[in-house]
Amino acid sequence: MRDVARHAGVSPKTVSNVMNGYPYIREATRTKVLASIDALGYQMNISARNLKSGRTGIIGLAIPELSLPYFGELADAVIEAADEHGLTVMIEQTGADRDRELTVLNRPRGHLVDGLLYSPLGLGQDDIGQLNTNTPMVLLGERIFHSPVDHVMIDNVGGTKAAVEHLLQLGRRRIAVLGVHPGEKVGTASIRYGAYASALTDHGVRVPEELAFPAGRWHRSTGAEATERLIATGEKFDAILGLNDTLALGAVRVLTRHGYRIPDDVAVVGFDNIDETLYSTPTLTTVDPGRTQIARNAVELLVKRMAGDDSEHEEIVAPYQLHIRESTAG
Amino acid sequence: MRDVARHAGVSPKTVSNVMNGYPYIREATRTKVLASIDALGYQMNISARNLKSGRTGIIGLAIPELSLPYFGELADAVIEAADEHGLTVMIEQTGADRDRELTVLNRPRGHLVDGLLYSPLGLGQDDIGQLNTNTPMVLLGERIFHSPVDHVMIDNVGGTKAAVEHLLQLGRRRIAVLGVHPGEKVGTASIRYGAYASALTDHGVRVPEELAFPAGRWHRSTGAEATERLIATGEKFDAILGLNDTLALGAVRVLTRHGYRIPDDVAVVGFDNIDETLYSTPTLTTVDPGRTQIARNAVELLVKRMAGDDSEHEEIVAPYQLHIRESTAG
DNA sequence: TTGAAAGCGCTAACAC
DNA sequence: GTGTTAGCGCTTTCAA
Repeated sequence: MRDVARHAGVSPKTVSNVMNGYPYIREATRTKVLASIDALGYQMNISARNLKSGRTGIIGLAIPELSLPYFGELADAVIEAADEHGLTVMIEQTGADRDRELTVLNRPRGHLVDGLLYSPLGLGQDDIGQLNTNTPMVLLGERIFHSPVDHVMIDNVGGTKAAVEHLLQLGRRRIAVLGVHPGEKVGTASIRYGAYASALTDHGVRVPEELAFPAGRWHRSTGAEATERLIATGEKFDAILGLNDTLALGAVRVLTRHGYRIPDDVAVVGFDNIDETLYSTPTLTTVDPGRTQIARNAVELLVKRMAGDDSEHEEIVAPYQLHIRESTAG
Repeated sequence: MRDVARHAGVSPKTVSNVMNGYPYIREATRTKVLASIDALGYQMNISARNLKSGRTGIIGLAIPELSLPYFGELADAVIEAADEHGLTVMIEQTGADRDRELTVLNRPRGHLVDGLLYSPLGLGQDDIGQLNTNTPMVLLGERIFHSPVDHVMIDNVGGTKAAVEHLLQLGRRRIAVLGVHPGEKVGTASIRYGAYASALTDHGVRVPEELAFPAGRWHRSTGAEATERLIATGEKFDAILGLNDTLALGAVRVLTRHGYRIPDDVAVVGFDNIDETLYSTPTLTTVDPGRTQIARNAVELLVKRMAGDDSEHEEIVAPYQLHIRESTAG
């Protein structure tokens, strides 16, 4: 910067002003400085500015796995939203394991990020104490009650209930569930399972515990395995609720291979509305959690917090939408 | 850091030494300092270190779109590989548009990244001049000949030829191609299309130009549209080569809807071996470009360059593998 | 093995 | 409108 200043015959401060779009500069000066910047190929050193300002313009996004389509699509949406605020996104993968989630959460970031968007899968009420409140943070997706941080939530309960009620309306009563996490009291798995159970109960249908199949990670492969186990039990079932789309798609694959007709023999529903569900065979009925909306809201909320707003924390629930497709509608 | 030093009764330099694992420190001193760090909840300010050292420990990864499964999976692999070297990854989305790719390439990064992994889709020979050589850079995926930077390449030619030869061995002669970029001389689309054409020619089969269908972005949706156009022409065809998996999966969807049997009427092949191809109906025959390998090699190469190695630039071609699945094998 | 002093490149505060 | 001064938190000499 000194070099640029010398080259343009001005002071470093003037160069700084030009770089930062400070308005009160004579046009001639600005032009001269810009020319020098160009001539010398000067690039501002962001670290230096960060050091001075204490802010980096980077926000963190902690998600389980980028290779899961839902999170890939979410990350895409977050990056776009952040971009509109001039922020850069740094992605951290947590691997969907509670211990690793906590590690990531508490990892010293060395003031590298100004704020954190955090999408926990297995964290819950008991872990609230861990939520380090010295960096601004917004929680994505998960509902943890009474926590001291902002949330932008998927409507897990509403969405799951809508999906289950859709199956009930089709006359299905033996609805299997894939992806439960037995013993887990909080987190997406238990919330969606709880909503499933209460939807059944509300409609006077017994909750068939023999039809709940665990899957730690919500991949196609684990959905496929769970479905194999389901079939192996010999239990009757006329529908499958995958707690997310990839589980459901794994199920579709196994059902097809075993000769089940979808939806005639078995109706299948997922959750997330990933792009793939529009092109699978059959196309998959699923709940759209409002990804783009969530990303937008979350970034805006975080920006507000980073700007120093310390009003009461907010909880925003994005509206869900049930998309009925071939896997339930023939 | 001053506070920690005072608290521990040592100098800042000693604290710095402890933080950086400098070996010649008396055990007692180290313990004392660590205790103080803990007591004060001290976090090193990375910006300050960066300013001094001129390095940030961050590498950039520029890819078209995170929501495309291939790039999600690639990014995942790169993050893991970078992690092993203690590096953090910053993802930039280019949107698979040549102009935006150039913009991203030349965007001033303000010394924020120590190096860049760059996965261009539409860039080619003519753009080599643009390759800013002042940050270490490794190109991913694409082959640009005679460029002055390192490459870790997909074996586009070998992989595509293997796929086409597989179709020829099945007796297919009317092989449609989805995803070509007419007029583009370089980039993945033209390389794969070229390999397809030469595989046909090698086997004495005429290249059916009436069966090449463009698709700018390689999504399921564009693959589906291209297939609709293909069917609408009334041309006969007995196989489809999607220039990537998502295109092929879009095609599968449309073929199925139109009552074509796969592979009996039409065999389908993709490229990338994304997870989804193992679970689609039918499962998709595809070329595995060696994603993990590519990520590993690329990060290692970049680390070497960042360490100042300025030997002749390298070109590494990752070995491909053809996975034959239901979409061609019944 | 540890400490003191200087400076990385920038900006905030204030002077001109 | 523009220049001067000081200091952000760390590491790099060099000295003790």
